[in-house]
Amino acid sequence: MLSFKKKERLCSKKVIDLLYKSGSSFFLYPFKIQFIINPTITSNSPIQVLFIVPKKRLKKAVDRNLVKRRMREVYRCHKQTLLYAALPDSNIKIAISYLYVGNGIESFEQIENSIKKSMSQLIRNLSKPVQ
RNA sequence: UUAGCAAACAAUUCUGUCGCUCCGAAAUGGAGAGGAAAGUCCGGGCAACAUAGAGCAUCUUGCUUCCUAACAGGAAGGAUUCGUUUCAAACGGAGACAGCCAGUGCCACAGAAAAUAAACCGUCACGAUGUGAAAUACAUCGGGAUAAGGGUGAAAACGUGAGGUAAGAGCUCACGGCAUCAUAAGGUGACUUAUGUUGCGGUAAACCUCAAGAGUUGAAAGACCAAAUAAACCUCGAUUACUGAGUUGCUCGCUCAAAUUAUUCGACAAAAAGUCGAUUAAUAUCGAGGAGGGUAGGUCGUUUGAGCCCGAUAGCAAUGUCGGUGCCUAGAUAAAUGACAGAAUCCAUUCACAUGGAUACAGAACCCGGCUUACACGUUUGCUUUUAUA
RNA sequence: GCGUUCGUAGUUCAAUGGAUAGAAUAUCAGAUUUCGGCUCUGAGGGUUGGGGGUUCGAGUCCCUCCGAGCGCA
Repeated sequence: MLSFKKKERLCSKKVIDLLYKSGSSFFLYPFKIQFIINPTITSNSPIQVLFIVPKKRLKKAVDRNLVKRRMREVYRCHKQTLLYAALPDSNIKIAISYLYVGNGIESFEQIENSIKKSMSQLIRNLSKPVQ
């Protein structure tokens, strides 16, 4: 299951507003990760993800596209083993946003390491409030 | 041969694995960023609204002819101007290149004067007074004439010579410069040449005049479907007469009663708030507009088009016309092109093996035609330049 | 996607096409004070966002590029 279809991406404006209004977050360079557990999300996928690269950090559209594509590619390759297999409850619905806060273009390896770490930290944060 | 500048071309290719978006019933199927996709500086298509016609205002354009759907774009040409060679002319480049003989305004400082010319110095004769033997001499004063000369300035009343005059002056004449107008010849035309006439500061990227053009708003336009809210509020118009009960087979009509809101009056109360009673008015439906609230989904518009390729043909060219069993070549909607591996080609380092990299500028958002700006390596052309040789 | 406004000293703002771009405040130096503040005197600080054009002359007029803001769902 290495696919990454539309239903796994976060598109609804209402959910995005809710996420930034009442979601919890943590930093892990070069990302700020914001997430919320909300059972009202109507989607088949347990997790919906949003990738953001702000225009303030990277002025050129080409650079923003490159960073977004690297983030998507890393997420696609590692989500199955690190996220989906480690979920505490099968019926849980989670919305996540990855906000890029680095200056300049980070290498593929740097992004790969950071996203891997962030996934395991996310799972730890999820299991705490459930208990 | 070294380096730089400008212009043009070009903008790596192929295969596999795992993914993404679209097409497709599905497949081991097919398609998938640019020369500028950028800036949004112009022009058009398309859509909605407005619109009898004309004028004013505002904005834009401004040598000519042609091309084009259209343009502030392009092609060819004209005059002007700059550079080079050369002084006949040739080659290359540049520009918003209509009109200050319609009117108004402005021209700092300096300078006598910056625009109906003007009299500060100077020049000139005349008059008066004085000096003097006297004079056509000298000095002072007066009201005049004059535009030749005057360390200015970006710019000084067209330039040179002669005549003329008291001194002078385009005042007159000759030659020359520029411009308006008229006529003739050539050219589709801008314009050129010749003759005559009139005239001689600059500035329109100052207001303005003339000619030509422009309705406004932009795909967040607009059309449809679904969902949601309110059967509510305010204003206007039309139709009508209301909520409940009774009467009637039913409707209209008639009778009775209650509620809410507002107006006025009275009672209770120190006052206010409030309570009670009486009186008058309103309460509905449809349509239009306003303000506010709700929704935050989908389909179309939307990618077959002023389209691309090849050939013929008209034209100096921009470009047009005709033909083809020719081709279909991104279409997302918080937004798709990525990662890995291999090969060819190119670049950097190195004697080589080999290692590293494929990069510059930069990412479609309704679609086209231009313009402008950015751009690594490489190739070609032109100009400047370094070194070497002759 | 479309429209629109702006860019001047470190900061906030002026300047009709005309001499070396001005004011307040901030900075620095001096005076005053035992010291500091307040006050007084003086000084420095400008690619008028970049480039080109029109003009005798441009912060101002025109073109182009860069940057910033605002509005339209």
